[in-house]
Amino acid sequence: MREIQAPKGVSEYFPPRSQYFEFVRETLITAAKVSGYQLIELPVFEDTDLFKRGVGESTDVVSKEMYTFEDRGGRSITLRPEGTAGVMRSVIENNLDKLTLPIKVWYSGAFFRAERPQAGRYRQFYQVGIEAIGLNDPEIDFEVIAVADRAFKALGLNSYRLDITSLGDSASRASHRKDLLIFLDSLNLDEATKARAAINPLRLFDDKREDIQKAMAKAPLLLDYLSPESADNFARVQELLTNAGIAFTINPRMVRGLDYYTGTTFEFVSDKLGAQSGIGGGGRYDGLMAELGGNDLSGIGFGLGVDRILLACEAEGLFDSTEVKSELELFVIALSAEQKSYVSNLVNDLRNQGINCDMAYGDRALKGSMKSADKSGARFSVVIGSDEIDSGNVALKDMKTGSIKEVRISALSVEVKAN
RNA sequence: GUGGUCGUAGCUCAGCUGGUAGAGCACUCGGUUGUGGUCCGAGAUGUCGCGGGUUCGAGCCCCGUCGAUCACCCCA
Repeated sequence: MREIQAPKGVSEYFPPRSQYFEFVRETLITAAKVSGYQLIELPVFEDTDLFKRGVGESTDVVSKEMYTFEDRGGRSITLRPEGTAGVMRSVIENNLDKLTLPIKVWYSGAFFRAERPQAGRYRQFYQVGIEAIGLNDPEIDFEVIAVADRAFKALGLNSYRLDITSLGDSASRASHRKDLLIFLDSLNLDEATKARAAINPLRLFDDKREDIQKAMAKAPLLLDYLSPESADNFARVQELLTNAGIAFTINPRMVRGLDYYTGTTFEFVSDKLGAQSGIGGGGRYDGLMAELGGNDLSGIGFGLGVDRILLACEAEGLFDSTEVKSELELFVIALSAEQKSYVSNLVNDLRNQGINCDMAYGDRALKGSMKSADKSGARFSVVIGSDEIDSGNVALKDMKTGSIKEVRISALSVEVKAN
């Protein structure tokens, strides 16, 4: 019989590395919370049409990377490939846009794309994202970018950069597109490249081949076609970033893969990763809500890739410490089998009193039990034999210093909490 | 989806021109009666990713397959 293995391309986090995954995710979430974002928890599967209309049928994500299936009621269901569309759907459906604006929410969870796996590119991946909806104001563009940057700095990341650009409003994009298509027509492109250009001509800007790069050097840039308002907005965002000391690079050749982006658009890129180096990105989306049948509100948000950020942190050596991170405060050991049930009861009582504790299981010799105590990462340990039960006194051992303190068993919880 | 590389104990890997497997770390036990992290000793562990083929004989060769990885593509 064949051994069952995990589906292709999924990432799994288990001890001890899971603690770092958790730390990264919680740090990202904290950055959102402290800026006034509130949790929105959504289904991981949605009506397929939500993504077709929201993300855009011409995108690679929708056209060839979605996990789509028919449910038992004959509905077409898709595992969410990104977070923004679902948030919009929920905002519209639950009338959140009728309340005070802007709506500021954060989310965290798994997303799915059927791509060829690679380090940092998984078929089930994790994102933390925020959305600020209902306000088209450079201040909030700045805020969103600053939340991400603060999160990265809180993690201790150094080797990353922020690329920003503006995709302008629809008029800006239309006039640029016209000129760009004329320009591309003048190039001698192969069929595959032509096909890519037909779907989204901007794609050619980040083609990695040298000859294409060279040819595109003379291509008209969207930034030069911005309407006065778009240009003003973009200038203001830059000013705010500069004042806040957030370094950025204007990258007019940046391309985003989802159709809904407009205006301010940004990407965080780690230079410690390989080809999958984008650790987060986002931007403004003007027409998305209206497209999905809601009010015509603008919004801006980002998605941060937890898997990749974890890889980046590891690549920067932020988690090199061999120290065990543990929530445990106390580890209790029964000297012999006779004290097992006593210890079991004691640990249960201590847990009821809010002490994080664990005990030695099985019939190991004291030496083995002490090893377990050591590995558990608990701050204190206690050995209980018949003497301790008779006298009611135990030797509370500090596992770091090795020092021992005589304590009443009844005072264990107080003593542990005090230290 | 396209192309390249790789797949041996829990982990990192070694295995000479084909003769049915080893190291380090980790793990378990012990170093005389009740205290871990150092040191010393002993021990357990693998259908050599899976399936087929060539061969007297394959971890080493061939084909397929699954998976990982690198680049393209795409993006978090």
